[in-house]
Amino acid sequence: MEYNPSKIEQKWQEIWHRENAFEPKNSKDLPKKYILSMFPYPSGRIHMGHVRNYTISDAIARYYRQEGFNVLHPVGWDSFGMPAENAAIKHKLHPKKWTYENIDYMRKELASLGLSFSKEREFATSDPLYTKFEQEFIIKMYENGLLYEKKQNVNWCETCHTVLANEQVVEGCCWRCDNEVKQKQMPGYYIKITKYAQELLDDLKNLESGWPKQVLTMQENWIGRSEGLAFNLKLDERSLEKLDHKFDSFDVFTTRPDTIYGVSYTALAPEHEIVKYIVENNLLEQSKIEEIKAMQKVSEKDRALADKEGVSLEIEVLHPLTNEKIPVWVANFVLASYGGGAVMAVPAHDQRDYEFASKYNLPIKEVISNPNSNLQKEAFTESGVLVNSGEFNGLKSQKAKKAIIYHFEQNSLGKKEINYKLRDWGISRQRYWGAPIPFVHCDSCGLVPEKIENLPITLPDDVEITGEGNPLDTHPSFKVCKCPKCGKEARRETDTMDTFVQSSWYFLRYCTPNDKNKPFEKEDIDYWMSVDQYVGGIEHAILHLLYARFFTKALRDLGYIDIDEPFENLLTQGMVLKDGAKMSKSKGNTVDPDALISEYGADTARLFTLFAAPPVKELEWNDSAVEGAFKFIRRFVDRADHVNSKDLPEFDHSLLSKDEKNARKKVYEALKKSKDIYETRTFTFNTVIAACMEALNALNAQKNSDVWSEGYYILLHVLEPIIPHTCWELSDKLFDRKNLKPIKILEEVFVDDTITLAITINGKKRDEIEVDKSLSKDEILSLAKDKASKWLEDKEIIKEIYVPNKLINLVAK
RNA sequence: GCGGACGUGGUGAAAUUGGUAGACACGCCAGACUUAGGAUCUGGUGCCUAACGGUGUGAAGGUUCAAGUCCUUUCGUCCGCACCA
Repeated sequence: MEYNPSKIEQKWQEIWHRENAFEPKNSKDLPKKYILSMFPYPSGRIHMGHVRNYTISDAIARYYRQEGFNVLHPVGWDSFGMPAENAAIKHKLHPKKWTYENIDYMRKELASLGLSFSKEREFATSDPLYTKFEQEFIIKMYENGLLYEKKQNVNWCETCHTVLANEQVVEGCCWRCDNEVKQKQMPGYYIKITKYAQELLDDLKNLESGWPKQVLTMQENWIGRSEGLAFNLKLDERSLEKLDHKFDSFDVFTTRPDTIYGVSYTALAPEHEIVKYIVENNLLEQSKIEEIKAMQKVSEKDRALADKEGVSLEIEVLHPLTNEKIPVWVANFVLASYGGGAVMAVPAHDQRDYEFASKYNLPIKEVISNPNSNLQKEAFTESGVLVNSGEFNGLKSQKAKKAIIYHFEQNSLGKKEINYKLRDWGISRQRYWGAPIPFVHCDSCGLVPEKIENLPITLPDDVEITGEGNPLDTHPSFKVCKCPKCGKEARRETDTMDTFVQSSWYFLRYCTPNDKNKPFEKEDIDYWMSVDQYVGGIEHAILHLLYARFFTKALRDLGYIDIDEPFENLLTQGMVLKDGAKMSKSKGNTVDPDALISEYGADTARLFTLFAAPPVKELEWNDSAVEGAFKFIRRFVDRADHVNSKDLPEFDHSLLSKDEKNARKKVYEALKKSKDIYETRTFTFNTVIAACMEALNALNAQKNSDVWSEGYYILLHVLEPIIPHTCWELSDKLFDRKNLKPIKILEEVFVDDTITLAITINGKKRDEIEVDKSLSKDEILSLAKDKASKWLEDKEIIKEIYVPNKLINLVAK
């Protein structure tokens, strides 16, 4: 039979579309699988990363459909976001037009890959209906104390003209354009993700069996829980006066209360209120004031790279246990955003404090004793036995921590505290192409949420995108509105939401995609959620995957749904590389999926992507291997002529020749392997494809047409998730599609009359022996010794090991 | 610095509980068919050696009848976080 990919692919894509072949059934009694790939941003064209992503999830979805599950495998569009505005500026196109045209084009591209998506559940997050429910969530969050507005320092990207969340700042630069991020005081809306810090951390344990360890660790680090002692340092008399009694103390946090007797100075962040007061009121000599001002101007990123430096503030605090006077400094390494912006410094037992103390000749006082400690050279930061620590001397670090915290709590000097690195999620963006934040500013009522019945607040179409400022802010009428509370003239909020808000709940909406009155039906969520298999790139390990986990928990607490975690199993696929580098336009090493499909067909693209590497690993592009994938399909199709039966033939296995038996064995091995990779969720399609190739090679080595028919029946079944067009075409022609349903593994084909054993001497393989399976262990050993006699001359056998079906090991001296 | 993942041929990669290392491909070599072939088919292909044989999973030890797999040490690569008190 001849292989004509473009003809059969077009044919089946049309049939699938016409028959709406992949819509899940309405019945909620069937066992279900929810298979999801991270939805695409409609950038204009799909790339090889998409091909890989969707091919993997499509194969999984198709497998479970064969196995009789009700499968939800939806796709949609993450369609708000900046590229639409950039394109608008560049091509003078409205972002909406650009976005929806891209969606139409990319939908066709995805269809050309033969992806088995649900047709009726597709939506774009920029659809007004989606915005409506999202705005409703935001208002509910506000009403339940999960969202607040606040003016504070934000990450500002000048190139993108917008605020960024902490998660979107990569090494001090914008995650999108790589421009340096500046700090700027601005009002903004924040979602209280920190309220869920502990739950987000604790529930990682429930994901251990289904998520890659790497992702769990990254989330754990990002949440960054640490436990310690928070206490107050009081200023001494002289310092109180110096600061005009405006301050009397400040708070610090430490994870090492056992080192508290080693405090020899304390340090404040340059942004600390006390530092600001000193600078504003010129309470130090001019040169020092200038130095502090210079420090304040340095960005967080540059500070991280700079040497440690500081200025003595010429004030002192009292040590809470010894009452000794301790100098207060301002230091560039103290972060304003963590632990109150102030630290107690223990140079002997903290490397950072040590460097600072060495530079400014501050005392280094040992309070943890350990033979490995060498304070002449560096700080000793591990645990040990307390010395120079008053009543706590002699205690080991672990016990001392508890005892000192207890002492502080008993004497009301401080308390045990848990700190997180996780910050609240700033969702304000000063951009046009996003979901408007549904709030109104009223001079009488302050910040007022829009009424639910007025939602959605939609974007005006008549805007000019210039890249300068927010078009909503300068729009003639968008801002003008009435206060939902008192009815007076008011101003509508012009900030739009971070696009990560949309991707935080889209997987829930697929469960009830078309309801105009509510975001989702509880019954639908109960049935379909959680996602059984989520597939996407590792780059979302923190951003999207953390936000989506949070949103699920928040919507649960708002009464919408009843689940704790959205994604039961997660597969993070590797990148697609060419010439050792990630494919990118700027490097010019991209492969165009459309061109690939028109040259070889979608099935070849799919086969190559799944065969060249296991999904979690990087995939190195290789043109001749693509050619190889194509040739395999062609060879496979060519052999269809050997099939002579419309059904699965029956056999008396014992009457077959050796080659025929071997062919059947290889075929069933492929079937077994296939079940195995889905059930263990390794999804190593490469091994299944290899097993199919072996099976085809083995079929080729014999001529029995019944064996061919059976082999073909099964191989089409195994390969259908991988190369669906080819398999539907042949299955339809040869077997009336009867083989696209579960097939029983016949164990009889794995049993041979004879077994081949390796003969190893002292663990080294020397020979092989084929024996009748009915022979006893002693008979086999004796045959093996004869066969390997050459290796046993002048030697004494001191031990004989027989591993059934595997090998014989003779230990000889 | 902290945390995680991983080191197997020329290349991509296989290898249940420890049990014949390199399956399956790509590439390469040889042959057949052919006007031709970048088509197809057949055979070969870890390294060293003419061969017998030796050797081989980053390195060094260890456990074991037997180690890619388990343990210890070490080197290297990649990724994430990073002055988090």
